[in-house]
Amino acid sequence: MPELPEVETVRRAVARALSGQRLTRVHARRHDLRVPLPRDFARRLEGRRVRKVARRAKFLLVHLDGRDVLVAHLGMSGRMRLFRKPAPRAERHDHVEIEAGRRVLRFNDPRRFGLMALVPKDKLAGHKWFRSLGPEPLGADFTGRRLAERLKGRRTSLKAALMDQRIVAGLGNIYVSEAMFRAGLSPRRRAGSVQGALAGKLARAIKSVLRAAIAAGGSTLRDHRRPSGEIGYFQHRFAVYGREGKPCPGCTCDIKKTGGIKRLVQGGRATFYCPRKQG
DNA sequence: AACAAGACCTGCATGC
DNA sequence: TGCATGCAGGTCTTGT
Repeated sequence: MPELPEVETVRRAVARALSGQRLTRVHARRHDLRVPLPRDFARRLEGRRVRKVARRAKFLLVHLDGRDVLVAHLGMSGRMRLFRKPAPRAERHDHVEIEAGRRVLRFNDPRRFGLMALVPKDKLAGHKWFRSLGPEPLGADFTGRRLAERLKGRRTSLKAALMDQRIVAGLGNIYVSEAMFRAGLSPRRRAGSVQGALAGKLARAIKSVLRAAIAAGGSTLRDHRRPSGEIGYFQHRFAVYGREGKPCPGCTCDIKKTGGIKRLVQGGRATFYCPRKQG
């Protein structure tokens, strides 16, 4: 489910609730997540104080005093929910519960593609999850030039390249389609051919769609909820994603003649695009 | 090295 | 209604 804007929405809520708090009680209801939780997971967290809550790509990083960083990934169906004590009864697929003062944070993940892990601070940068990640698209150093460098020589499709976390970190199926639409680039185009001004246009499109989505609280299709339980609203602003056969925004052509937005499958994943605007 | 395809796990929408 | 099927926003591994 969650791509960069959804994880960022979660990060902000968790940061507000937990920054400066001490973790008073940690309970793992099941240990067999995608990456099995260590036996001493709870013990290593209890008593630690939260320094800051950060994000890298789609990973949430809870920096603590002491040795470890709590790393979380929401996979496809993961959710973080925040409650005030007394928290309601735990639900099915609530795998981990963390109490901090009068707050309770619960990690719920039906499909168990998500993970929680403890990584020692000094091992974080070199860890396999982080060492080969591409640039943060909302960072100041993510420019057209930087993107062009990373796409150069790639013979795969632009769609597949933008899904690759080593090229740009944090995009997923939804925002890749939306960004290519904003940039007017075909998903089938050879990735390495996007250079110069086109790469600049694409970098700006990626930034603009991510910023707009974060401002809307992310997109709620099935799974994503903000930790407060509120939904996100960006799904109402999709130009192409999930809109096969519908007109794209600002389109003046006759939908009966053009067929509207097209869906195609690339690498087993659906891609949505407007053939007229994304030649 | 780059790339494609399959695996992982569960829930839900769809169609019969 | 019940059942089978296919599909879902991500990442990792394997094989070419």
